Amino acid sequence: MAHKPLFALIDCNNFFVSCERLFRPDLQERPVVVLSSNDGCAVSRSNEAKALGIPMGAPAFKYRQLFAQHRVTTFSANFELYGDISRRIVSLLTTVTPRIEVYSVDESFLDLSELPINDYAAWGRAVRAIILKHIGVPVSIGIATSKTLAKLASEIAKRDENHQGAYSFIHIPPAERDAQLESVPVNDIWGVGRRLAPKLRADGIGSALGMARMRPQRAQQLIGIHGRQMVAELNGVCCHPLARDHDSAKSIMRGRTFGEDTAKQHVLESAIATLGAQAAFALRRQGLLARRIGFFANTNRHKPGYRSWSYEETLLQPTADSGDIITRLVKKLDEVFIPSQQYHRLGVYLYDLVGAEVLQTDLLGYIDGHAHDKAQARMQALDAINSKHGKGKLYYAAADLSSKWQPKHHIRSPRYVSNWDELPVARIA
DNA sequence: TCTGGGGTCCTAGGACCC
DNA sequence: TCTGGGGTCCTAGGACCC
Repeated sequence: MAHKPLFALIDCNNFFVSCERLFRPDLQERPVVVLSSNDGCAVSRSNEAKALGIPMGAPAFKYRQLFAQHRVTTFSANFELYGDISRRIVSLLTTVTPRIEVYSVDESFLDLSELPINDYAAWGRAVRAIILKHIGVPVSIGIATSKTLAKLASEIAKRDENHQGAYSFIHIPPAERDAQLESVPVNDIWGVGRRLAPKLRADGIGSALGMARMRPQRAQQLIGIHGRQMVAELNGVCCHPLARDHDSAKSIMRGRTFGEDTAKQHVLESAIATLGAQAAFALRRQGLLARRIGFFANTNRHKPGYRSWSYEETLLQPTADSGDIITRLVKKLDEVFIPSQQYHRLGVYLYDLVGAEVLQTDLLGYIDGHAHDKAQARMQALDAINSKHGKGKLYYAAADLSSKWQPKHHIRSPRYVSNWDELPVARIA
């Protein structure tokens, strides 16, 4: 018999900051901010930093004075560390139930429909305590019959300390449920962003309750099919089942904002070579080939005269060969490069990914099997050397590593758990 | 001076084919 | 000279997510 859908969302609080605090217990209850690459803007803030009025995405240069004034500790993002902590949490959750969807680095959905639980909020608090004890990261847990409501429940759990980190919409009196939904602004609903929120408000919809009571036809008119689904989900009707067995990636992108803007073609070439090699490596690691490749470049979007360009091409023969990808994109850059622009950011895209094992010799003979085998052997050798001697030891000559386009990380914390040279050291006196 | 990076999905127009 | 519709692919861009 099929069980009625039931989800728990496990959402890590201020995840990057919480990871940094694991190794810096002195920073508990202190304002802490993690900055994006180039130390550009705030991507994670402790509650104390939020209380100082530092918004998500706050540009660091505008807040330097505030940081100094309130002795805010800042870190450059350390994604290797966060990825490692994330995997540990997932591994712990898997012992709770194998029916888990890893939604992002700091969020997972669990399918509770087949677990024998009576008091869901109490169950949530218990799971929260286990994660806190074994990993040390505080989480918020929301439980409901749809993912959208589970997300809202976790927000409610986070917002109101009385819930002790877990809130459930199951067996809740309608009046309480409505009051909770009424308290959530429409822009905090999963799927409502900066464009849809004003549209909904103009239609008189200001809260999650307003949206839950919307006519589905009207929601569809305003937002499309997603609108209709959002209304259903807010009423507890599941439209998005647990996604298990993660589908393989549909696209891979590697992009970088330059350390400083540039008008030089060779700098863009070098960025394409480095990012192309990184993207192709990720492709091979996942056992995939790309049928379309491309790149984009843009000027600084915060400066007047902002422009962006993107180019892509479809290949006759799917590839995972770094050299092949880099050569094609650098050639394309040569055709389309516009001098006298101040380039700020560039990225390499790989799309239309197919499993490497499905590559078959094309009937028309486009695919040269021998050449493919040779390219594959070359890439295996490249990856083997880089995995043995360290990332980026062997690279394409076009990737000029000395150049100043490399991003800056002034204040990254040590890679405590992902680099032998940066392990934490305990001294016994 | 200094404002992130990595994804997914959808739309829409034009080319091209039948 | 005037006249079509449906389907798919390609390309570009937008909206949203964390």
